[in-house]
Amino acid sequence: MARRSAGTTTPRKVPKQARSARLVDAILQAAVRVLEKDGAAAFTTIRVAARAGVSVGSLYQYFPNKGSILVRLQEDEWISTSQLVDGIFSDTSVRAPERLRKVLRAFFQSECDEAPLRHALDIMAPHFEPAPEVVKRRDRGRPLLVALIDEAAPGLDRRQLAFAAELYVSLMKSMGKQVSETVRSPAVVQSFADASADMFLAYLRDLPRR
Amino acid sequence: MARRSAGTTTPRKVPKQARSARLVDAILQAAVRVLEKDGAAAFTTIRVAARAGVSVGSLYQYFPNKGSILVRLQEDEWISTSQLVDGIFSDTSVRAPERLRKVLRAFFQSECDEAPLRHALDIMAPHFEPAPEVVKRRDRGRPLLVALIDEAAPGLDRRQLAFAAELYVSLMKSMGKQVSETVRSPAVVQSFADASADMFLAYLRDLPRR
DNA sequence: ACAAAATACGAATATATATTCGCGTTCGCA
DNA sequence: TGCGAACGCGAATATATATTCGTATTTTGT
Repeated sequence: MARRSAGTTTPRKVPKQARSARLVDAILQAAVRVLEKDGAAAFTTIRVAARAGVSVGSLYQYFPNKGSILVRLQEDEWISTSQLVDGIFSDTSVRAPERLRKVLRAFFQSECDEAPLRHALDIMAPHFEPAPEVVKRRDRGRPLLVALIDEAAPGLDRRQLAFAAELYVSLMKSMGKQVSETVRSPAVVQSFADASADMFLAYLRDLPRR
Repeated sequence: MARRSAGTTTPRKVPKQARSARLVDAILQAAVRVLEKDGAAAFTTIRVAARAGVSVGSLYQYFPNKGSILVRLQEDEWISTSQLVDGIFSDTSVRAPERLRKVLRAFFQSECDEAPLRHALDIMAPHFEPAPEVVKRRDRGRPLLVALIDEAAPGLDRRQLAFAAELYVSLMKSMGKQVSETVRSPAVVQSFADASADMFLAYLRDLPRR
């Protein structure tokens, strides 16, 4: 398991020349390829270095340990995902219920598109901890989501809105993962996204108002 | 990773005397305790044997490899869970929609009650493969679920019923896991179970009939 | 009570893999 | 052109842990 020098995530050395910057890039790309094609079990520092065409020693010049590579990959995933979601949520030219639906569609689709990488990252999750900054980012969009739900289902009180937002996030994350695990055609993925949206919107509609 | 003698799940030797039967039992119980209290990373054969008060050698007398211990534990989990679910589904004294709701409540609750063990098993999942017999069992209850949905929401065609059943199972599994991962109070767990039931039932209600 | 079978033991073995370190090479710059 | 810093290398090291195997102990049937 090798938790010896774990904890640190910051590189022990920052690339200053062009070649080392390229090297870091090559390592990250190789790491993705290894996870996608060989799976989590084959994710060893030597293998990643070999795929990148560099030596292990060079890898350790810029990554303090194996986990820090995974942290970088997960950060990138989360950032691109939250940009995707925020982009749709912020598109005011679309009515609120449709935005909630579109996010589920896009999210499920993106989960499935990158299923091998994300699944491998999930398996490796116990071997590293996400950067605290990224965890914070996840809550950034919460007010926007609450406003969206309020617009889609007017008349709910604060408590109901908060719970509905939590429910939506849980539904998105959990069903997204579930769908991406069982390999499916894009059409089926869309069916599940639409069904999830239908369920959630119907739930909002039936919520009691006073 | 040590995949050498992997594959086999059946014990290399069957306990014939009382003491060895007790030993096997002690190992299984110790395995659960290790997973619950020390987590997946600490699940080593030596540690399990020590917790059971026996030696590694004895462990390997009845388990061909580490994974086979996990297989046994997961089998037990799945069996008890499917008994729980089938029990509620088969209770004809309760109306169909309520049965669908009760299963979600019971399932979420049981997921949370045994969260440490199940979570640890999930983490270890890449290190073993479930027994094929148990995988089959999971589809055993499907006709019952379809009949239940048909009763709860009359007038759906075969295609809609099949999809709704798949949706229900996905919702149960994925939301159950999601809820059990974020530690919560029993009250919040029930809220999510009820919300999930509300969503699903509202979805059934709004489904188009011809 | 005695032999054979079953069981228990745990130090030794085999292996995998994360990480280090000393040395040779290349780059940036005066 | 030359020098110091940055870079790159990969064999060697450290460690963890799954699994085996020869031996000691206990049980069972007679």
